[in-house]
Amino acid sequence: MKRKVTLKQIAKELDVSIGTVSKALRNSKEISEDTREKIQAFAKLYNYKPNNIALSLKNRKTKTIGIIIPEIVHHFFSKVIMGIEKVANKRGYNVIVGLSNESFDKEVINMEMLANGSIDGFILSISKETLLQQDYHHFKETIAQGMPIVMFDRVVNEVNCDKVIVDDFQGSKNAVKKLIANGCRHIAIITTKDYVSVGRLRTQGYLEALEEHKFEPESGLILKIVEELDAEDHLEELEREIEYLFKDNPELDGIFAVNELYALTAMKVARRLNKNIPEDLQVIGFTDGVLSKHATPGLTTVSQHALQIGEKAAELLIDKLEGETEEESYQTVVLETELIERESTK
Amino acid sequence: MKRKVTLKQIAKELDVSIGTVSKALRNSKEISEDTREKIQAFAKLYNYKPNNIALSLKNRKTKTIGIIIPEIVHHFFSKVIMGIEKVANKRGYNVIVGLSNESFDKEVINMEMLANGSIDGFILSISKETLLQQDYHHFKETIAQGMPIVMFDRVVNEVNCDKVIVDDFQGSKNAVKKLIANGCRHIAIITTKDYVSVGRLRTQGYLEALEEHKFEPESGLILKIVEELDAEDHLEELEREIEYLFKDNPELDGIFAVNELYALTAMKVARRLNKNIPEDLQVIGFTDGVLSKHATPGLTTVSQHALQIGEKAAELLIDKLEGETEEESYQTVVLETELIERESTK
DNA sequence: TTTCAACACGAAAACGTTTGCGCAACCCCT
DNA sequence: AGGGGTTGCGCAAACGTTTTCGTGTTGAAA
Repeated sequence: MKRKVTLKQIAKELDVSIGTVSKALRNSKEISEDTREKIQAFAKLYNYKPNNIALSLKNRKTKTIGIIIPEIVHHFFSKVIMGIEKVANKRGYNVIVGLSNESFDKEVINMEMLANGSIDGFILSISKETLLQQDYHHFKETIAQGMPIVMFDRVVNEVNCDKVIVDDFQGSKNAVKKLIANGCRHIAIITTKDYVSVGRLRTQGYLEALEEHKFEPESGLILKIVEELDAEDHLEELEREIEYLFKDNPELDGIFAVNELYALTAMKVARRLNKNIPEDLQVIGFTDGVLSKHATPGLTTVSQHALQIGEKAAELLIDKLEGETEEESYQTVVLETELIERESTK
Repeated sequence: MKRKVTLKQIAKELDVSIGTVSKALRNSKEISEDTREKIQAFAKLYNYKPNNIALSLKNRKTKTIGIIIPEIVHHFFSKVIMGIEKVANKRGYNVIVGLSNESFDKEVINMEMLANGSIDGFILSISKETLLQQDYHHFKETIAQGMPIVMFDRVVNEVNCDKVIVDDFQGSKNAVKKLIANGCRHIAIITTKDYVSVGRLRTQGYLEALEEHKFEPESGLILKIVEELDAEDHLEELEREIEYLFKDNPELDGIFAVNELYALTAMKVARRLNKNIPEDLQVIGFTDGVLSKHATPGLTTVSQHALQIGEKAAELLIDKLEGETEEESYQTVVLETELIERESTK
């Protein structure tokens, strides 16, 4: 087992100094062509590659981006990672991933673990627990120590940093307007509790669309799901709540759900209640994942362009990392959503 | 903006040597209680945390695991990552992710980038292109340099290392036997080309099950999909091929598909052809992802326990990293699959 | 008063790089 | 032959740690 070769070993073998080897390999013209070629040949033979850790220590930068997300088994988040990885790779960066599992403590611990030299900057989406507790000191301290952060999707006004979001409000509004244009008169929304910023914004979009068309918002048509735990584990409960929604509102003919799962579950319950989609009931979801695409009927949905979110976030971060200027100016990039029409609407 | 504080700064501030500070913080009894307390108080005040990079350089280990996978927007792979991250975190390791995008070159580049000191070991699943070219030199060289590798799911005999796989053969066999037990007499398989090891094994399981029941395998019932590109982008082509399968085999009453997408598409085509599931046609897929769970009808599927795969792989790797013994003994852990029955079978 | 252990701390090496600077050796010109 | 400019290379510092070893001071025992 031949361990990785270092400058020192090459130097000893060729009877020159370490510095000479380094310069020769970096094609410094301080070194004669003779020795340069000799050293380069030797290095190639032994497949020399500089040690990243040593370089990181010397340069005080790791060329690595830290990503902290609430969960990874999730189409949206994994697609964002894919976008980040894509531009990070292109620009010579690696990507290190930490999962918060929607927990405040894990978010803090993960960030502390990475903030001590392992990475140059963060790209993250805030955990639900953090949003609920509204404790953002770990973000602020990280930024204060000179480590840039780019937030995406679940962002928060209290923290001053670059952000990449989609226009949740407008996207939702457009979706609901689409339902209205398609003839729906009794439209419900299935959303989350308000502390999740995106849930709140989407609910506002829904209300605004109704208002614009002089529809009276009814509290009975607004279903806010508590998400104490992973929704996947509480499907029956979700189904029951949606069933009540249908039973309480027999005239219901349109549903806007703030995520795929809610939308799919709504369709499932509707089918059980012998409602035809899209004839009796039209459904629109949010987030264009695999579920929407392969559901039957295909789910009309508001696409968030997760890939672009990741790409943009990575670009913002790397630009900041490599920019000379120390100026503190932060931008919030808002990406437009897109309504992808499938069979769940007319 | 107060940058991170170092030992040197503390030392200067308190007018002691760097070594003293280090020892005091590590509670060495070489240092008097007085100075120890003084230094610890000061360190706490300035929130001193040792620099990971410097530690990595000194200790020659990074406490970081490199993961290379073909894609991340994929229920199976992201769930494996989740499993890896879980035990990695518990044991004090971080996780750095590289994507090969099923490309040989990207796989090589990613590995080279990480192998130069950034990580202590790899957990990976081989890209399709690599499997096709059967060029495994990058794995072998990495191992030869003393960096351990654990492979999962897509593994290969030619490389000597720890492996974690599911019993694809047995899982498939059981699935097909289930179809037979349920009364199917004309069972097709939708699989990949043979160079994908898991595809080949699953096909073998299918054949074995038929043979055990004295069914004559028919080549017309074996549909091998070419996967030059991402299947998601070639859905229509996939649908067409499956449609031919149905048309050519009117008596078809059972389908075993080696992944979720093939199974779902088969169901979709069947529905279009007015076949009822599970009355006229029973379908079983492989990989228990979100699609199977939320499809209509729910897809009976062979679960791979992705989470456990990740956990086991991480345990194997970290055990090897922290084991004193230099012994070269590799194990292949085979996890059992599980048939999850839903509505697509009787 | 001398001797010696215990104590408390500093110096320095090491991990693997890069790079500014110093310094010989050589050549050329006067 | 002496001065000045090039050429080619080595030295050493620096990044932030940890740890071994050395050393000066103290106090007590002889």
